[in-house]
Amino acid sequence: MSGNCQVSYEGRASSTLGWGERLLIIKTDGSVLVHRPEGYEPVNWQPAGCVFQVEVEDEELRIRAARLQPREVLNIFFNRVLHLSTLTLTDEGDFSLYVSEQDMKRAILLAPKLVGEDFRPLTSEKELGAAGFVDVVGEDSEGRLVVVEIKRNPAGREAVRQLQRYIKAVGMRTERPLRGIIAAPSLTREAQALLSREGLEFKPVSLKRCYEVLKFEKTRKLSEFFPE
Amino acid sequence: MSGNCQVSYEGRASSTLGWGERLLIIKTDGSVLVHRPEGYEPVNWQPAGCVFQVEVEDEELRIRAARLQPREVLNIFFNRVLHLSTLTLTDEGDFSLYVSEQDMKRAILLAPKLVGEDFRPLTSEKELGAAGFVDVVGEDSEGRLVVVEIKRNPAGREAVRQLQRYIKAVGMRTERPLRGIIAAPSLTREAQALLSREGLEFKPVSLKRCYEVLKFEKTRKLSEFFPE
DNA sequence: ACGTCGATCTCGAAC
DNA sequence: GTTCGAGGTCGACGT
Repeated sequence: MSGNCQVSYEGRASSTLGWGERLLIIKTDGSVLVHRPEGYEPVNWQPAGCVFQVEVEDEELRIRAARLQPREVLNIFFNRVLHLSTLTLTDEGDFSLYVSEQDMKRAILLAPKLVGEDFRPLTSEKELGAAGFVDVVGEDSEGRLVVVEIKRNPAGREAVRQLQRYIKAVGMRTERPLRGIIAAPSLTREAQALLSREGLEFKPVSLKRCYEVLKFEKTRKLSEFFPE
Repeated sequence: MSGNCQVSYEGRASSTLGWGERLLIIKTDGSVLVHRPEGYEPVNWQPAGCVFQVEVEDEELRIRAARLQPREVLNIFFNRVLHLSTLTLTDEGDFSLYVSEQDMKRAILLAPKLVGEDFRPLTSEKELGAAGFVDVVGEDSEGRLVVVEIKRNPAGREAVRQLQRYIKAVGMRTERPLRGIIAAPSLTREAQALLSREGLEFKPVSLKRCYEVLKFEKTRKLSEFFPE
């Protein structure tokens, strides 16, 4: 539905939007999107689960979309409707995204040599309480603990700081010598500087490589289900 | 535009989406949204600035939206079109969001007593280089430096850790006694524990209060322009 | 329910 | 140009 409208929001914050022509989308799950003629993001919205109220008053169409938890209300007033259509869409298509950060971790656990020839993973995820969650902890051939921070995108300073914190937190709990490795497709210049200053390491891990490892694992799994 | 389609994306990641009925939105700035019948977020999209290519092949309509920097491509194949409409929307309406974190800072600078009766702001923003940016630094009636970390939402542990870092960084540069205050609508349980353990403080600052301060300031400003 | 973290995050500002 | 932090972030997962 599109037309000339005015929007106000009250909830986690408050906002107002003056008169103008926009596209309004209301989905069957009770989510709402108000799109201006430009930009990827909706100017106003409401997540799924809204309760609606529609009424006409003073030659204006008012649509109210309210949500509890958190309590927030979106009000849309139309004084002219350019276009209206309702569709019932049936969509059973599968969506799949390849090589997320999660996938990288799985790939590294499946093929630890992605991180280093002598790397042996010990635990993965949620090991530390206070400082956060380490992606992977392992050890090398010299018995040193290896803390691995995985990034899907070129790792920046923030990744190094994260690794620092993890190293520090792990250091509190062990006497073993420590190594910190960032596993990512690449490293930004600044992160490189920080990294070497801190005595940490970088191991380039390409998405393609991960994809191949996972694909291989998938076919292996399948072949277990359908043995020759 | 809506219809039965199939989508594939290749770029920062890769994804495929099987056949199904969706809503496709193409905006004048070259942004693309593919919406499934449910959910707030588009299942596939492309930010503004795409180059398009449309062609019909084997009874299918193919829309290609490509973007450089980063290099990524979205391909949409329609085998049935349910609905198509093009609109030229003119939208000059002003959008304003009240009480952002920025607004909270402005409100606190305008009404320092929001942080404490004896709080006097000295500087705001970008004071520290290494550890980041402190929201506000001030002093109290006893001459202690007060570092204020502002959060718009209930402050969690991360806010406390941030404040810790700032305190530490400020401590390196001065001999004056220090106080650290988190100014936010509320504080999570865990953050509370961390906070008291670290000897830091919490000052509840409601969005509504900030809103009122800013509104007051606005009317004051206006009255200066239009004096009696 | 709350807290934490990733995201094809997007977006804007600062450097 | 890149980097960095905020977002009514959203959504997922774990507690």
